Amino acid sequence: MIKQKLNQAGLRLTSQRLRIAEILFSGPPKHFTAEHVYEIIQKQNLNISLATIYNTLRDFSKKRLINEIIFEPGRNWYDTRLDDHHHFYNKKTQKLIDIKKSEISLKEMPNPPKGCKINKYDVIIEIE
Amino acid sequence: MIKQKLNQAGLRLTSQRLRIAEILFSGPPKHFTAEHVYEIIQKQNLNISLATIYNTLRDFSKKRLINEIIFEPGRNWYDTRLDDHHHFYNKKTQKLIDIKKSEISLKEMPNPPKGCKINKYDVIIEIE
DNA sequence: TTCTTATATTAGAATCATTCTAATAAGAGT
DNA sequence: ACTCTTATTAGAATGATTCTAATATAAGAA
Repeated sequence: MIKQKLNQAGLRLTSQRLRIAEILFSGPPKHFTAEHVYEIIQKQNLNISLATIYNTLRDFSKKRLINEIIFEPGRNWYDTRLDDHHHFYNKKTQKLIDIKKSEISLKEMPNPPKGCKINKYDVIIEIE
Repeated sequence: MIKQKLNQAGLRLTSQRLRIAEILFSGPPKHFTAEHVYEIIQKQNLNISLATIYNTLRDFSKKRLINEIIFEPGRNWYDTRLDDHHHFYNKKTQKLIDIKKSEISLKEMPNPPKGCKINKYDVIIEIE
């Protein structure tokens, strides 16, 4: 349940966050930017400022409710899928396509440099 | 030889490009942004405009003399290493560390979607 | 060499996604 | 309800990059 999700993450239940979470977490996994969410909000005749969308996505990402993916310069993408998987990136259409973890045999993680721990990893395969 | 490299890529031999190529291709492999190159140019009391640095790096990248790496939102990084390898990315220090291809067992490439071909792929492991 | 033409360089303006500011509003525990 | 902390907001600021359009230069042809 969405309210629980936000509570567990230590995020206050505001109407804006609930509406945004509703959009993100209902339906299938999604790849999106702040602008995408903003457009959906607009079409629904809801009034949430762009700044709040940016803040909310950043907060959700920090709290690991969504995952940040960087594959395009100058634009922040997010993914509602949190499990281990990878992406094809079509530069022309600017679309991402999920790749199941099982389709890439990345068996071992190399040892990180001393004193460092691994946060996450991304495999981006650029196609055209 | 640098002049040959540019010629083969179909790039005119201008003094700016030669100076930039000199900086990039002399010495060990490097990770850098346009601003980094600009600073080096400044310290050498050379006068090359920032726009030209940006243009040149873009051109070099298109012609595959250097490789574009995207791992940080809002900033374009390049790599003089062209061979197959991967990167640790330390978000705090903003430094990249090379990972030899042999250290990651990414044996098989998944099949790209119909009608698409694989351009390149990047494995970025975020550490802290 | 000199001419010609396509391509490169440049300063400064423009762009665009994102973050910041600081004023107002609202959540949630008391 | 009261209080305190946190969230929202409009609009300005930021910062990397690209664009503009004027000037300069490379390199092949004559």
